[in-house]
Amino acid sequence: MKKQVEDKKAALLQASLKLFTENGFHGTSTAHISKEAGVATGTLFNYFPTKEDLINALYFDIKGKLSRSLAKDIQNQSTLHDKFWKIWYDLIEWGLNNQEDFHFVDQFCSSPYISDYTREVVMGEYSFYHDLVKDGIATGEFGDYSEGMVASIFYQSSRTIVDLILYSEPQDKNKAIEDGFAIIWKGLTEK
Amino acid sequence: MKKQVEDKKAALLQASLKLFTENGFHGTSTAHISKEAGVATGTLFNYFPTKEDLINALYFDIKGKLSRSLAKDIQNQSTLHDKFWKIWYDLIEWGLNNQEDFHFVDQFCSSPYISDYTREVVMGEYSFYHDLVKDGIATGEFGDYSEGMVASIFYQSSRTIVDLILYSEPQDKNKAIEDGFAIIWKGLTEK
DNA sequence: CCATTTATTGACTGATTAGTCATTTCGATC
DNA sequence: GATCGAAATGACTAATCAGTCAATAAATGG
Repeated sequence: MKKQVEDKKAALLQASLKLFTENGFHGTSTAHISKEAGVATGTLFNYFPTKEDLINALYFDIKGKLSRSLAKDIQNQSTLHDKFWKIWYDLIEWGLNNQEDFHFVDQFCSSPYISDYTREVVMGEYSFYHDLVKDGIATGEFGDYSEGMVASIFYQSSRTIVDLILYSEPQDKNKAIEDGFAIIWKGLTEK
Repeated sequence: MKKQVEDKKAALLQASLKLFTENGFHGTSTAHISKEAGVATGTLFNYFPTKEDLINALYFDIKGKLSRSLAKDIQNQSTLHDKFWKIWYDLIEWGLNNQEDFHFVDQFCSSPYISDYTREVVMGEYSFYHDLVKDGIATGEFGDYSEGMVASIFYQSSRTIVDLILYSEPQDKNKAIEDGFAIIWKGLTEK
């Protein structure tokens, strides 16, 4: 009866994702999650002993999926420019195609209910990104900006573009992605 | 007895700000707010008929204070570069010196409990900023980037720098502010 | 100092909360 | 089809929730 187990666990995660992003952590009751997932209130606690375990599992799953999707095929890109362009494009496409995941990360990335342990494990999955940033600084391509500066500006700007496309100008999607990258890449690399 | 009134109202707003940013909207009970403010539970509802009125008042006050602080003396700056530099610097200094306000805006800028009316009124206070962006585009200084693109990238990047200084490298504060501006300004203006 | 208004109080309410647990249902194996 | 362990259930609990309101206190004006 493995199949059933996965079904209900996945349904609970999906319901939580929807309700947490809509109403926040405290704004979502476990009863509501159970109902949305189509299971009894007690069943939720068979899979996730506490409400916090649920939000940690979501954070772990979503950030993990994203990191694997970003890391894939990166080594096939020859130049640093192409690698960062691929990450930029994939980040934004992921945000646009997985809006619930995107908004969940936005809302809960600094939530006190995500444990330090979850955060550390997830952080480790992004070392490939930080290594790329370090490379760019070591080769002089990124001037003398600090690693944190480059990593944060690049990542946060990609999220800005997703919001921009979602809420302001969905018609110019590709131009917005390209313009955004042009701005940030120019800023980071031009002397 | 006007004095007393202002005292308690201000105390309630201050307590709400602290608790909302720490524990979220639903994570903060009205009883907890009253206690923190040093008033009875009933008193809270004399000033703010509902919990949502409280968060709307906070949003209105904080964003209003910020807009007035940013708009001040902008016309004394002669070039577009200097105007944007002043806004950049003031935004970041405001974030660093008013961390609770900063995190409140971060957390609740897209909260469903902030009414459309509050949002509209507040938005109107930032027209000076959007006019500056329009100027830069009209004069060709910002290339052919869209207004939304320039306004969002600039504003969000300033917030990124605040986070960076607060959580990564507080020692290099001024370099971080200057480097961040250099990156964004180069990206926006260089052809 | 009285009268009237206005601000403050906290016990109270009905609804809702996260989490429990005794019971029932299910699915596999013989 | 009998047996057994795991999975699912929902009524239940003690705590907490936003908001009310009748009673009290304080301030104001005459």
